[in-house]
Amino acid sequence: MDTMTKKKGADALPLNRILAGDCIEVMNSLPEGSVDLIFADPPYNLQLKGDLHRPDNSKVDAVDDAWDRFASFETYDRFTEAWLKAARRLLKPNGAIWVIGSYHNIFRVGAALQNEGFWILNDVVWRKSNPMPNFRGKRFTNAHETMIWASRDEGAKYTFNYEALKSLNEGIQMRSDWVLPICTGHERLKDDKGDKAHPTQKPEGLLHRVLVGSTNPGDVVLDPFFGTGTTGAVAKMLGRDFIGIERDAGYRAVAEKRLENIRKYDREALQVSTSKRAEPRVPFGQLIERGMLRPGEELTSMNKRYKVKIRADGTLVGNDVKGSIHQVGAHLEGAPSCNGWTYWCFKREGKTIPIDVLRQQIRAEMGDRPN
Amino acid sequence: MDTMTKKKGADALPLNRILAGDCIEVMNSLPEGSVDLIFADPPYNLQLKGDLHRPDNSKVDAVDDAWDRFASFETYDRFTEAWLKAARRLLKPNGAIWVIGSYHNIFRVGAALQNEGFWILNDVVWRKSNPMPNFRGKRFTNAHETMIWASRDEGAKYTFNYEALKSLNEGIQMRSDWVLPICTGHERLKDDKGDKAHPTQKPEGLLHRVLVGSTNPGDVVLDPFFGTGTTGAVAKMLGRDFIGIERDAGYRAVAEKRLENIRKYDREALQVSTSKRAEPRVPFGQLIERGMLRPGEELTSMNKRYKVKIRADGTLVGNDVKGSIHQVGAHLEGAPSCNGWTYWCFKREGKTIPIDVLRQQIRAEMGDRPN
DNA sequence: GTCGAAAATGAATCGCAGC
DNA sequence: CGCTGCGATTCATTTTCGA
Repeated sequence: MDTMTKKKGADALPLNRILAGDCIEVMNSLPEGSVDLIFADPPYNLQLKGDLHRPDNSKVDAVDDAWDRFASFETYDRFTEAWLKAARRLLKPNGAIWVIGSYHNIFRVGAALQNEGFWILNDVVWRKSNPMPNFRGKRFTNAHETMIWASRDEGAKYTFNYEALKSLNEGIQMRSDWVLPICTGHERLKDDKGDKAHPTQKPEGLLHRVLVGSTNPGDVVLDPFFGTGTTGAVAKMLGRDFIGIERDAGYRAVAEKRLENIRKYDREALQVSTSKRAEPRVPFGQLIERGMLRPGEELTSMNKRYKVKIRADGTLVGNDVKGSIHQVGAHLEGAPSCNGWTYWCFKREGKTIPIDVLRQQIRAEMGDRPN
Repeated sequence: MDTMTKKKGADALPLNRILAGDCIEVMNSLPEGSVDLIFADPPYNLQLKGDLHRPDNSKVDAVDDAWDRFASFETYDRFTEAWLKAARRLLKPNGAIWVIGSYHNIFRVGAALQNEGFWILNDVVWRKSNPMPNFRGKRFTNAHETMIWASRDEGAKYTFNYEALKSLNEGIQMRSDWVLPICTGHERLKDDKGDKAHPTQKPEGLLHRVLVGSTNPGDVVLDPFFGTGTTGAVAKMLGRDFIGIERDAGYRAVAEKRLENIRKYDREALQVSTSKRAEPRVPFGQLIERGMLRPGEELTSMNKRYKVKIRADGTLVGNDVKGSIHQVGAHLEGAPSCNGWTYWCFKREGKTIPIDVLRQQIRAEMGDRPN
């Protein structure tokens, strides 16, 4: 994966590079609808009264506290709206975004996401296994951060690698609370003086789960607050293209150096478990055409309550019903729907076997078993 | 603790009673600055569309009550602002509030809290030990809800019983993520027909921790969305006074009956909440996310007969098999099952080490167990 | 009555290709 | 765009049912 662009000329998309500058300006200079996923770790410098520009030069006193508070939130909300608008413009129609934050800013970010038209899919809690304790004993140990996962629009066909995430979790579907350690040890980048290079460097494990779960190899991942480049590093390892935006030259330098040393995992390692949905559709009629089942042969329901006969056109008949394997199953069970493949069984040498076994045989013969 | 009032005459504060009516109107009729703590479980504005069926075709009993439906985000925001204003007026200067919600509403509620002048102290995550799964495999299991804890003002001397919470947590500082089961079994209130009396009854364990941590005996606790009265029940057990507001006569009736049977400080009932702790499950995928093992790296079987490769989703591949560490081990050995943790080894500096060593490292780091 | 199997259930924004 | 119909999808617990 080298530095490159997708498309040439004015609409060129700079890939696997760190772009310098203010993220809103840079995002607005990139072609719209070109990014699959955005991961954003925005700053949350709320309540920094010195940063605020008051419209008049009025004196700050106790009476103005409410105004200051309001002005501070107001400023932050305008900033949030601006970068979210720019981010949304860059997303493909089926693109999605992740934003991470703490209670200082995440509620404002979440509300802004909804106001801008994003559709929240989950909020995910990063539960830190080794958080900093609360030394003063005046509050709960701040042991988590919150991430919001949202699609560009309601109804978008967002990417969700359900089976891969289930595999990562040893066969149980992934929950909205993730237990992962904070970034320490050799993973934590240091500057020349041996101090941490960035105050809020995110662990690669967090990005690994985000990118395995919500992107595919070859996707374009944008991080508008790139920092020291965790998003880029994990994207590179996983064979995704990245675009980083960072205005601080010091962070950019650290990130550049970091990315040089990252190697992509080999092709086989990047293969992940896929869902049945991705496998080719096999019409039931093919089992008859191929002679695996014969017209006139009997099928039995999984619960052994019903028997039906196969007709030459691949429909079933019996119990005063006719129709597809799914329609007849649903009707007999009084259910709104039914997966006929797992509902109906045939007999061979005294054994009762689900017809789905035959479908799997055909798919195996087709060769492109994705799993 | 009997039904009574604090102060006499016009400013009387009705204690340990359920007040009927709209919570905003009722709150505005009560004397200002008279309440120590507010616990609020407002409507979530779930915005559900069609029906949802489980894989076994049974229908999920969704929250489709009229009280949870709002015309728009704007309508919901106006409602939130109004009840928060009324709530804040009732609080004593050093009072505090808890609000619980999900991603549908919590970001709007959190932003509104900040806008109204509340000062957020923590967001606390209720991690459900037995949440409803995601039936369609399209998102993460919605396994948590979020609570926001805020003082009336910045700088308020709010109540926080640090040591009591530490004791509740077996001597370890209480974190911002709480693992508790959802409300089921005997605790779940039923109506005459045996159906759940309220669709969103909260577990007493949750309120127990909230009230032990942020109130003292004799404090006045207000719940403006009283429902079937979990807040009142736990307040009564713990020797706090409560004020409930509920507009639905059916819920009020259930709550009245429930509260009659509650006795203050039932030692036995409190001990039920201390549950046994199992060793936390560590999915194999975490070793990859944490960088302890790399996708593409080779594992060798304990008997050195087989070698396999690790994939990015934590599955193994090799010898024409794919699957979890347990599945692949069992298949290669022709055994019905296999403990992959002790079967597979990795190499470091020439040494062959069982992967279980890495799992033990993670468990040691977790220290404060997640369950 | 007892034990094991089967059913029930919980704050849920829960398809999608092909015509 | 909307409609039709295939067919993919669940975890922890409690409660009920049946032998």
